Amino acid sequence: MNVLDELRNRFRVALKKMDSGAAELASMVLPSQDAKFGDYQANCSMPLGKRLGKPPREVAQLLVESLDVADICDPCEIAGPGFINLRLKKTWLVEQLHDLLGDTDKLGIVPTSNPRTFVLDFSSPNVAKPMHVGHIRSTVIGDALCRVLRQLGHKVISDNHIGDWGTQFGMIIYGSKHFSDAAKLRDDTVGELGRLYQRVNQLADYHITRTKKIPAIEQQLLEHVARLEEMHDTTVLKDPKENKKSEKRLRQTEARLAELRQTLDNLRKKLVVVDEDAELTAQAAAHPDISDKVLAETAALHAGDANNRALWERFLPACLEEISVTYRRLGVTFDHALGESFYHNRLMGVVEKLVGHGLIKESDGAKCVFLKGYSAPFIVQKKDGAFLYATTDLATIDYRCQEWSPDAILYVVDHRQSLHFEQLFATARLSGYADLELQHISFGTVLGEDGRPYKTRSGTAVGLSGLLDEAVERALRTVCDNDDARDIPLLSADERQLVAKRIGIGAIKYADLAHNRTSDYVFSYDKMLAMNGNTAAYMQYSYARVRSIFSKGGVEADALRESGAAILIAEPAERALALALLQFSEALERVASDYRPNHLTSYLFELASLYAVFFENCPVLKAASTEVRDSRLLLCDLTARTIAQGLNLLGIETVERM
RNA sequence: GCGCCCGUAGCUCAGUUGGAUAGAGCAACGGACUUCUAAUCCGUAGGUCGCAGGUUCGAAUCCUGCCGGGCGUGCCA
Repeated sequence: MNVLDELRNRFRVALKKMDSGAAELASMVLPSQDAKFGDYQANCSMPLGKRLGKPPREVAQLLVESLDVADICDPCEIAGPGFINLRLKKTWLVEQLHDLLGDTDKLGIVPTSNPRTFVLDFSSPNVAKPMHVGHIRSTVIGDALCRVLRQLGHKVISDNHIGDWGTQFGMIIYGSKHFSDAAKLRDDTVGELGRLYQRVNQLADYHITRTKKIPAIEQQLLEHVARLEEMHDTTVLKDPKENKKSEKRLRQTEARLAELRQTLDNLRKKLVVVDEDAELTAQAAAHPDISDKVLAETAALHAGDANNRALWERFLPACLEEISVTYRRLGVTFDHALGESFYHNRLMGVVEKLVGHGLIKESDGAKCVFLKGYSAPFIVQKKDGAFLYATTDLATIDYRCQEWSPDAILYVVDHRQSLHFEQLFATARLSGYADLELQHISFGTVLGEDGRPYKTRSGTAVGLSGLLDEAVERALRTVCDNDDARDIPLLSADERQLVAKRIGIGAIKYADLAHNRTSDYVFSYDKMLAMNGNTAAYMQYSYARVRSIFSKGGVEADALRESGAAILIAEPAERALALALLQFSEALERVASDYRPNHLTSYLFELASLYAVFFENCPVLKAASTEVRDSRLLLCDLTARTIAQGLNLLGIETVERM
């Protein structure tokens, strides 16, 4: 039962009676923000009053009179300018909870009346290149949305659009031809390919840093210094407004200058690493044009060179295996992983199709789609004939539509690519996909505690597996400390490992999901692993605490449910908990309606908080009577299952004891 | 220059799409373990929702203009 939907349905009927066009105002029935205003509130009297030209309180009165909710709610109250406050009847609340008890895995989640087919495009790592912190959000948010939409009854096809056809692959091909150890490549392909990528990348970066990056930065530095001097000379303007502006520019230039110096410093340090290593220095000297060669290898692969193609086929499985290790740790799966290479021979067709629609214009030798409202064109073929990711993305839409006929395709990709997606979607619509929902599920950057994008000290991206290691390691320390502090430790060594793993991985996922995806967020082990507040560890602890009541009391939850024991609600804490338990499906609806998993974490945190109040105020095993004890056990059981299922939908596992 | 996003407690963040007195967690202060996991809970204090206008019964939320920040911006992805 979705209470909110039910109430809205009742209001819709009443609203229609009052004004034929007013049915849509039913959406103004919402959960109350404050318990003193009841459980739900209807805010529609004010707009309706305006519509009918009557005072809102009078309209509210009429609405209440024609409203049929007597079976669900206590008599409605009208408050303030015309709010209608609704409080669920205790008997009805209890009835609904009993329905939940029988509904073991769904917990009151009603399948949507409008099932849709979604394609979810998320994670999208590059092969041959280790996954890093930047992949967390896409992977975790995408996976959570996938699970929630499925739970609500939608058909979801997850597709990992892997980068398996780009320059990184050219790097390992080049590496295998020049730096490879045949025995290692045979015995430990994954490890050796990782080493090759790293080496080639390092050498290429060395030359580029030396010949391009550093001179460019030095040039910029000079320009900024010159500009600063010029500014100092001209800041004595009379106009205060102009003065302010130039002061601002001065500050910005100074800040930029400091940043440039820092960058330059880091770049020089990178050079030193190579210069101080004899083997690296020799290799750098032996491969001065390594970047061009890598591009040539990539181009040869694309052109169908038999040798490179064979290497690609030989190496790809190992690369995919490497990636899947991370997915196994994260517990993330995909229905498909059709990478860029899959679309390789469909790209020409994309351009031809666009030409057929009359959308292509040539500009400076490149084939472009010029879109209304955008100054930059959407380029689908470069002047040298090569295709771009715009082309691949269009081919992917074609394929997905042919194969799966989705109602919607969601791309879980960071916000910096929003322009690309706007143009992609606009182009797709012009080329025949007017009814398809195309959504960029964008998200912000993961920042370090300094507020800058989260990087290692040397300025490279933080590796994902190391990140997971550290979270698990920290969790293990806490688990051990706490368990050792007990009179009798609760956990075996194996169990401690398992608990640490679930807490550590859960912490990273939860921290990510609990933030509104559109904003940047600060990555902090201490915060995400905290036992207080809206964290995975707190939720997992809440779950374990509930479960321990069952083990302590020797109660088997399934047997209790089947025993026909009744839920009785007397204490305010019991009522508040009961109401929250009934609202699980509303939380999931909120997640689905704008693709924001943080609505579910908020709900779970609130549920756990209400349970904590219940736990403090309502003894369970030591309740005054068996009836109350059984009733409270049933509430505990529902709480445990709701938390577990909620976390499960976020891709987070629970433990029975911790 | 143009485009998109952001600015909420000392810090990290929510805020159900325009609803009632703006909420959490951390940090600070004060309480609660012979009682189901104290890895916890309860209480106190903390706000010009960047600033100024506007829209209306009602604005953190919508519109305009400023201030401050991030990102993007024709042949990478």
